[in-house]
Order: sequence, then C-alpha cells, then structure tokens
Amino acid sequence: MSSERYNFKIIENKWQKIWEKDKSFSAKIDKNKKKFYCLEMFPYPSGKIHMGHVRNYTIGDVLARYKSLNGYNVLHPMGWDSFGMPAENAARQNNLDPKTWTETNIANMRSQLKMLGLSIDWDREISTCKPEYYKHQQEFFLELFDKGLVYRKEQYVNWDPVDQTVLANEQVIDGKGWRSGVPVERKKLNQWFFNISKFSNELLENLDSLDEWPNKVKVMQKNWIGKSFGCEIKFSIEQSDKIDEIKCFTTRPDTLFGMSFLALSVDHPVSKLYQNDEGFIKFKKECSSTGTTEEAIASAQKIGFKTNLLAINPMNNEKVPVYFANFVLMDYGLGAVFGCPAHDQRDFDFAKKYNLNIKPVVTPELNNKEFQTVEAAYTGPGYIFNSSFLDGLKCPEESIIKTIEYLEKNNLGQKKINFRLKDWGISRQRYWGCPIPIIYDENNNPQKVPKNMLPVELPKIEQLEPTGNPLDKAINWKNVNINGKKFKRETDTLDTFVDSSWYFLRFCSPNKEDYGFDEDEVKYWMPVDQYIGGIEHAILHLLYSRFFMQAISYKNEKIKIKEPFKGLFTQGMVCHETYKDNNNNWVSPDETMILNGKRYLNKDNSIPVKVGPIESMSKSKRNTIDPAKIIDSFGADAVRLFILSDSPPEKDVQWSDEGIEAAYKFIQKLWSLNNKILDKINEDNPKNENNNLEKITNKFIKKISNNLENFNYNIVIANIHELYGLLNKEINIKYTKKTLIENYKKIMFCLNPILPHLSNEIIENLNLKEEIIWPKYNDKFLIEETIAYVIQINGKKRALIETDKNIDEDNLLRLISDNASLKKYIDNKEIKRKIFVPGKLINIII
RNA sequence: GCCCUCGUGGUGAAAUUGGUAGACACAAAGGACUUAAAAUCCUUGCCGCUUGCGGAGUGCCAGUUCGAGUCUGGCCGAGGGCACCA
Repeated sequence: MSSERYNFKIIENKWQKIWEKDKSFSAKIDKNKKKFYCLEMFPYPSGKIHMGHVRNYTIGDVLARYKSLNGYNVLHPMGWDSFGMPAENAARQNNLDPKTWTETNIANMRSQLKMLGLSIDWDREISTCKPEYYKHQQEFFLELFDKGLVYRKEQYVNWDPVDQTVLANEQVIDGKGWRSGVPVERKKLNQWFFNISKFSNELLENLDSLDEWPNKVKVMQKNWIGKSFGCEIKFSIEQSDKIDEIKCFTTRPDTLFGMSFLALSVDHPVSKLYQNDEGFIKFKKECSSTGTTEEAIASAQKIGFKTNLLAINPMNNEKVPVYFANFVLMDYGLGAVFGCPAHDQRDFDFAKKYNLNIKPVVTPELNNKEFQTVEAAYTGPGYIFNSSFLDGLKCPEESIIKTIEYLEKNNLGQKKINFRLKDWGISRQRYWGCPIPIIYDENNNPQKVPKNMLPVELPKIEQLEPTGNPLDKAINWKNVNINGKKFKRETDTLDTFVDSSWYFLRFCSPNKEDYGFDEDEVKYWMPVDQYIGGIEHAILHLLYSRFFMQAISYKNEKIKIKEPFKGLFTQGMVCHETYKDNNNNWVSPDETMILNGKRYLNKDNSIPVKVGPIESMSKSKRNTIDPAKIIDSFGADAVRLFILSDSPPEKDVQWSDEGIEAAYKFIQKLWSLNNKILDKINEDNPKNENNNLEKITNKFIKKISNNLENFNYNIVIANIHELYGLLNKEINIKYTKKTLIENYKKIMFCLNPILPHLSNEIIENLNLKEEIIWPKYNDKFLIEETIAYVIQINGKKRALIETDKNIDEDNLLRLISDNASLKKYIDNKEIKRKIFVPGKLINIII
C-alpha cells in the first residue's frame, strides 16, 4: 500500500502546466454545442490578489468547470481593469511610469491567479489601458457621438477636491467621493455626457425580464432610476413683465385646490431676476451652507425667500405667493413645485413657518367635510373635497387621472413621467485613462478626431506633478496640426467605468483590429450567461454596462442583444477578526500568535492583543490574509475547498486558520482513502457483496448536481464530506474491480469542479483513458425498499419504524400496536383520526 | 421617513412542495490509541431524573393546520439601499 502524503506542490504544478500546454480552456465557436459564457468581474491590478478575488474566481471556476463537464462550450476569460487612479498616485509618489507600474502588477497577479488552477482561456486576456483596447473605446465614443448619445455642456458638477476630478452622481456617496471619502464640492465645468437618461424606460422595464438576477439588485436599480408618474402644470405669473409662466412637475395634481404657494429652487432660471437682490444673495448663501449629510438634511429647517411674484392657480384663478425655497432641487423635475400644505409634510412645515393657508382637499372618510390637518399633513388615501368639480373622487385612484384629463383638455398642463436618473458625466481630469477622441478648432468648437488617427494615445510624461490635469500641461501632445489647421486636443480622459462597460464584448473577439468586437462572435457568445461579482457594483458598473449595450444596439439592426448579463450572482465578502494592540493600533493576524487559546503579539508573547469584531478584510484594518502565502502552505485545492465551505456564496464568509487547516486535512484524508481504494481495486473480487456502493454513488451524484445547479456550494462541500465518510466504511465490503472503478470514477468526476488538481491526479492513476464528463445518476439505485416511517402521536414524533416503503396503512397500524414503546400511548385510547402520508409518516390523533 | 433582506446550538450553517429541527464543519470538554507528544478515531445542543426516558426548543406574541423553522397578521432586533424626489 502506497502511503506517502499528498504533495500538492508537485501535483498542482503538474496539472497547471498540463492545462497551459494543452490550452485546455481555449474557447472556439462550435455551433453544434450549447455555449456558456461565464464571467467574473475583472480585477483592478493593484499588485496582489486578495481573498475577495479568490472567492469570486473560485465560484466562477466551479461553475465554468461544471458546465464544461456537462457538455457546454464554455467561454471563461480574464482581463484587467487597468486604468485608474492608484497607478497615477503611485506614479506621482514614487516617480514611476504608470504603465510600468501597471504591467508589473498584472504580471504578478496573473501568476497568482494561475496558482489557483482556474479554467481560464488566457489567450483572450485583455487590459483596458492598452491602446489596442482603448482604440475601440474611442471608436465607440465617436459612434455614440454620431448617434446623438454623447454631448457636451456646462454644468454644475460634483468636484472631488482630493482627487481633483469630477464625479458622476452615482459616485457620490453620502455627499462624499466614492474613492476619496471627502465631501464633494459644486463646480461649474464644461463636461462630456453620455445620454443614459434616454434609455431610462428601457433600463427600468428590462429589469423585469432579468429573472436570474438577485431581486435586491433589481430593486436598487429601480430606485436609482426612480420613475414617477405625474404631470407638468403651467402657472401664469402676475406682476412681472419678464416672465409669464412657471412650470411645475407634480405627482399629485389632484391636490391643486389646496395650493397656497409656489416654491422654486434658488438655481431656477427665475432667480436671474433677483441676482442683484441683496436679500436673495444672502438667502442663497444660507441655502448652500446647509450640509449634505443625512443629519443636516433631516434637521434642516424649511426656509424661503418671498418674491414679489404671484402665481395663478389654474383651477380657480386664486393668486398665491411665489417663494424661493431651500427644499426645492433644480436637478429634479423642473426645479419648481406648488405647495399643498395639507397633504405634503414639507409644504406643511413651510406653511406653518410663513403663516400660509392650510386648506385640506382630501378627507379619509367620504362624508367628513369638517376634516382638518392640524398637527401634520395627511398623505393617506381618501376622497377629494373642497375642490369644486373634483369633489367625491376616490383618491388617489380616480382623482389624479381625472385632474390630468381636465388639465390637458384645457391646455393647462400635460401628463408627464419623470425620472430621477441623470445623464452620465464621463469627463475626468486625470492622466491614466482613455483619452477622449475630440479636438477643438481655433474657435474652440469640438470636432471628432478622424478615424484614421485613432487611437489617440496617451503621451509619455516624465514627471507627474502632485495636482492638476497632466494632459493639460502636455503642450506638445495637446497641440495638433491636421491638414495645416491647428487644433487643441481634449485633455480630459474618460471615467474608468466606461472601460468596464463593454469589456465583456471584447472578450468575444479580443484580437479583432478594425472594430471593438466581431458580430458573429458576439452573436454566438453573448449574453453573458452567468456574471459573478460583488454587490458593491449593483448600481454603478451594472447600470453603465446595461446602458452601453442599449447604446451599441441603438440604430443598429445587427445587434439584437439588449441586456449584457442574463444571470447575475453577487457573492459575499471575506471577513476576518480584527486585532489591536495596547495603543489601539491595528495588528495584522501575521503579527500574532496563539498561546493557550489566547492571542499574543509575535514580538513579545506576554502582550495579549485585543480581539475586535469580525469585519470584511481591508488594508486599513490590517485584517487581510495573503492568498499567495496560503496557497503556498496549503495548496490551491484546500483554499478552494475552504473558501466555499463555510457559508453560502452570496453571504459573507469568515476566514479562519482552523478552517483552512481542516480543509487541508480533508484533502489528505481523501488522498489516503484513494490509496486504500487502489489497493482494494487490485484485490478484484469475483462478485459484488451488495449494491450499497452504487446506491451511495448515485444518491450523491444527484445531490451534488442539484446543489451545484443552485449555487449551494457550501452544501456541496458538506455532501463531499458525507460521501467521504460513507465511502470510507463501504470500502471494507467486497466489490468487483469493475464496480469499484466505475463508481469511484464517477465520484472523482463529481469532485473535479471543486478540487481539479486532486481529482485529475486520482483519475489519471485509475488509467481510464476516457474523458471526464459529468456523471448521470441512475434512478434504479435511488429506490429504497425500506424506510424509517415517522410515527407521530398527536403531532409529536414518538418513534421511527424501519419497514417496507410501500406498506399500507393497516399493516403499519399493526406494527405500531405491536411496538412496545408505542403501546403506552395508544392502549385503551380511542383513535379519533389518522393522517397517513405514504412513504413518509403517520400521525395518530387520540 | 420610504423600500429590500435576514433572525435556527458556543460558532459558521443544513432542512424538496408545510411532514424526523440542528446534516456538514469549526471550537470546547471528555474518552481511546501512545512511554509521551503530534497525528488519528469515538462521544457530547439545552433542562430534568440513574442507564433510558421525559420536557422545552428555530427573535417575541397570536392565527391557519392532524402537523409550522417553512404559510398569515402584529411586534422586537440586525444588515443593506434610497431620501427635502415634488
């Protein structure tokens, strides 16, 4: 009996080399096979892989391998999201070239990923910072420009003072930059925009068709797009020769009769009339001093600046005052609202402060004409009153529609659907990004860079200065001569989210030179069947990619795909305990040791560390574990096994030393079981003692298949543990060589997606000379002749009786009355009712 | 404030359509093997009484049902998203 331990270093390396040499995972169009496009979100090349990558790519790899064994033609590519600020920051700090920095990182991370044994088609590798990639991005930019989906305008933008760049709305979180974490400022700049809002409706409605997406992501996108149904109302203005009307958007036109003021944003065009008014200037300043934090908004008082204008209520011609108010936002709706204090809490607060009329027009009960709103606005359902011809209408079901009908008929307003989604500002004042292929003539008019001059490559810059836009200072690059005419290049680069909005298309034909993708290849491979990544991209990246697919297929009959990702899976984060020393400094797990169950500092084992809460791994808390080190000590299969074992993939998982050690031990156990089985195979009995082995094999093929299909990878690992236990016992029974090999082979095929190195090695040792395919189970072996019937008395389990599965009720009752331990419950009692569930249980009510 | 998700042993978690709650694993304790250690294997969810058995038990309170972790209503708690959104 061979008894040497499993040497993962030799064996894993051996198989990784074989896969690389044989191009085992190279994907080619094969129209006779069903395709499966498995994609994990590609990494930013920060330098090293982290545990989040390990989890993400292991989940994807298990799926890709499983689908491949099931006969699918699998596309499983990998690339690098390699433009972005860390490269630029590193360059500024250490006087490096961002390109070199990025390429070194990529080389390092590629070799680390290869150590995980991923089934990736490395021939399709792409990197977004390469001109061969971004050339096509520039083509797309110009294509979208021609389609009218790109435009330039001066606008207030979110300015990140630390990163010295503009941020999209989506990139501002709680009023702070998504990367820098500092409060965002308002700044007016000329910016390029993608007209994402043109597709608001499509982006919203298509969500319903994405039935393989997590509901929570769809809800988040739905909220973000923020569709609301209402109408635009025209209000005539008195006492002004400069304006005749102001338009408001409202979702509650049915409360018009309760209107007592009109409120405008301080940025509303009407504010021009007051730009020299000292009171207004002071008021505007006051408004902007209100912070953007949650508390500030929640506790901010409703304040207003009264104008000398009067607005006329189109329903009854009553005149109401016009205010500027701090709670009206210019970038939602039309920057103007009519105030109905009785039925809107904000308006109510405002009316109280400025002593405005509060007239209720909705009553909860039909006949309660005395209804008043004294303490707060009433926003619930009811019936319209105090409203002339609208009186008695059911609110909101009838009242809103009827009011809009009236307004439209009398040309006072019109039905309108409003979206919260804003256009995507894509200009960034950075160096390390894709140059925008635009040049400005001597009159500063933007022109497209001619197609034959693409790509517009980034210039080499010797020394990046600490702040400001480097391209703006690269004079030689900026000034360009075309056909004797002088132009200046656009010096902003594209938001890096543009890079990742179409990379899934590029993977279909990564080497195509004349266009970003090949139509036939895209037709075959797209959409991505399963996309896997973190929940943090629920809005930004996923919405932008969906937009890009809309934009590419817009006015293009050849591209029918509207949604890039058919299935989406969002995996949870990898967490670890946190540690601090006596001075409250974070301590990394590497700097600690365990003595008698307590944790101490390595450098002085008399100093205990404080164990803090379990949090997602992050550099700032120093609770990261380096995957490269772990793979080196335990092997890729052990890492894969553990990262999947402890929690469902969509939930957070806690990394622990004990867990990875247990996974390592289990691999060793599988190996020694293998040695035992190889010995048994050589015994070659003439006849099988029983068919338990077939039963076990088929039962677990079924279980593991079902669990893999449903992403229950943690349960698959449990199944494998259980299978090991049963096999370890069953192997002492005598089987023929054929039976043993046939079943053991299938079990190893089942382990292949999770433990590719170990299972390949074992399969090779079996000398089968056959391809690994996903085994099918045979129902014949799943039929159990006997079953443990559950015997309940008054709904309580009292016994299990092992008996014939097809026993009838009478015979089962006979067994029950013969059963000594059940006698005491039944004897001398009248049976009132029996519930018999064949093949499962019987419940006796007495 | 609005929307979504989730509450099961010391811990991570299992549990087809309502049908044996706690599979599988980690930790801890006890035991076996060993001169000893490592490694390996076995036992143990809680409360009772002596083995065996009995009782309670899936955040809390009701309800539906022969039967509820699972379905319904209300409450409490945690996490996440959105937010002067008109």
